[in-house]
Amino acid sequence: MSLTASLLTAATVLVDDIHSGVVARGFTDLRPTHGFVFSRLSPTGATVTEIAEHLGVTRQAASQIVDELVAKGYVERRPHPVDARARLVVLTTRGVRCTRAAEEAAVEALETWEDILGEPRLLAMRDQLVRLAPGGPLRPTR
Amino acid sequence: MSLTASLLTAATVLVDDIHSGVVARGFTDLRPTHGFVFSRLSPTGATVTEIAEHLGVTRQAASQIVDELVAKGYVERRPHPVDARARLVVLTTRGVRCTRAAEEAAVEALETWEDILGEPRLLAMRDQLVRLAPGGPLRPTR
DNA sequence: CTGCTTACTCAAGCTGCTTGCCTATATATT
DNA sequence: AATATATAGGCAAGCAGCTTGAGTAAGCAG
Repeated sequence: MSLTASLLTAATVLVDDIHSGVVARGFTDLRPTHGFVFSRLSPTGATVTEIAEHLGVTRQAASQIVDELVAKGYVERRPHPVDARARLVVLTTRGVRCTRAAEEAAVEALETWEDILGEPRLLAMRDQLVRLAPGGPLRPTR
Repeated sequence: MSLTASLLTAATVLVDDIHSGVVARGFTDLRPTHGFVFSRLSPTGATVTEIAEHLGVTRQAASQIVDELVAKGYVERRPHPVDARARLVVLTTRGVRCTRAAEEAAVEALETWEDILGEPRLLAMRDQLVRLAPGGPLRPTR
């Protein structure tokens, strides 16, 4: 069993588990991608360009995703305080609630792993992964 | 920096690096997905249904991917030796060569990580990931 | 040999992204 | 100040890679 396969599978399982937890908490109209948007938005908001870079997609795609989240009531667009070209995307109350639910779901998902490995090894693994892959999802700046 | 983000980023980086290595070795008409097909095909071949399960997609999608690989000369369909309904997908010479290139690329990609973590820690991490995520890519059977 | 299941494929449709183009604002150059 | 260039964003069209739906051929259980 190769490292590559395990790594990819582990990442997929974790993302899916967290997503399931979010859905189970009542946010059924979201995809995992939306969670990565939320994490970039907390706590001060971000521009569409920043979201695009964070996700590793074009600005147009990020704009579409934001459209979708606006329509569903999770975020809203505000004029940017210092740059009139840009618009600041911020979480609504609903968006904040969903973010909290996602954090709970993440803790819950990781409990399973902690049971298997034990906390020290899990933390060590996290530290090693951080060293290997600095920068957040999805596309590292290289 | 969260475990989830690092894990996903690390997996993405590794897959991308291996893919780049494969492309650099002259196989420019392939996507990462094709690599996962090859790994399932080695060494004895597999049916479309088995490939579909391995990739976590429908049989129709797997069939399309196989079509593509046949057109590009990496695999071929043979009658299944024991089940006349099924067809065995096997690597061509070109497919075998590409698989070797992918293995080289994987080793090369992991060397970077070994330089960062050291071999013992990298091996330990692999073992822990295997414990967390048994079963190959992409969709674990749950 | 009848009924059900499994392996596979063809066709159509959809989702989430891309590329191409455009406007508005900011920033650098002269 | 005037002009040129770069940046933030959005509209529209296109497309890749998947899905669902429907159908054929072969195995299998009674």
